[in-house]
Amino acid sequence: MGRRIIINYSVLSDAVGYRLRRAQLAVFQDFGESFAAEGLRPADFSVVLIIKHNPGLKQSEVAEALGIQRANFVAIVDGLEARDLVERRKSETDRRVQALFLTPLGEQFAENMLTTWKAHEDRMIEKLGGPEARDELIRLVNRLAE
Amino acid sequence: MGRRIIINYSVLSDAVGYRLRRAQLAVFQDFGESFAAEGLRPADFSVVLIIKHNPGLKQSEVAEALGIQRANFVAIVDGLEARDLVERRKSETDRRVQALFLTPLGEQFAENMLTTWKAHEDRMIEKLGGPEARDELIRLVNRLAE
DNA sequence: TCGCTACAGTTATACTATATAACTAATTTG
DNA sequence: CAAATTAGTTATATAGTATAACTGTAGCGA
Repeated sequence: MGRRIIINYSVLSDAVGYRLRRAQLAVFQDFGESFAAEGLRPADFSVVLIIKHNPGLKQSEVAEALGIQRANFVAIVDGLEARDLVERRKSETDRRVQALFLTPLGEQFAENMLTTWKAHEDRMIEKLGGPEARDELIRLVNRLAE
Repeated sequence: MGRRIIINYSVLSDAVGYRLRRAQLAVFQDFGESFAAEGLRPADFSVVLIIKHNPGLKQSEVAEALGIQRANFVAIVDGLEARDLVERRKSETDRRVQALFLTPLGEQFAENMLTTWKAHEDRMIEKLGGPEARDELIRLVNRLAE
């Protein structure tokens, strides 16, 4: 049997990076379980959301807004396009540019996606101790991310 | 030139997972820059720290304490052993077990490591707005990580 | 004691995320 | 117009993480 061990975590106990990382993994874990059926990853979620609220943006603009390298963004859009959620439309005025839009199916998908997400987010808020605690957390982590 | 674009981030603006992720990346970025010379990754840091404060733990115990799978932990210890920072000692009473210790060089390294880490952590605390803000953040993220 | 089971560490492997360089096609600029 | 720049793409490399299977060792019950 495993010994009953008490571990001294030293500065890890309240190291910002370490605790932030563990928390983020827990939140993404819950996110992943929430969207397991849809096979939707956090990046996919954010991309659909940005396109829904900013139709017609260029690929590179969406990528940059989310901090995703444009090279890595290609496969993400490929995946969403293959699922008929997102559409690339070549710009008339600049034929290098791919403007991004949700398809009708994508719009519908986004609605359900947001419902699922809301349930996930509500669990996180409950864990935190309510909306005020959530607001306080967001305020604090935003300072870290500049 | 890139158009001047205002992006609607919708619920991403205060989504716990998204903001937590961005903040964690920023913190790890600073950590990485702090330890670029030593080539020390966050995982290495935490392993050295745990061994320093809990000498003689089994590999699997250190791995579990840090949420690292034992299979992936092997390469981490290999690396630290190759740098003569950590020593595997076969247990006398159970020859399957590798007990972990810092070498004398490892002890010395840990001291310098903690000095570097402290500077990094102080930057994070300053960004947050002081030690109280840090404490509040730790309190909140700990709730998310259970 | 023998044989089964469990365990520690390891190896191999795969998948995801991320980063960089180089390429194509189109556009802009000197 | 030629050169430089830009958008998107492809190829590739690395890091992190996850699982299965293997080796050697220990413990346990018949």
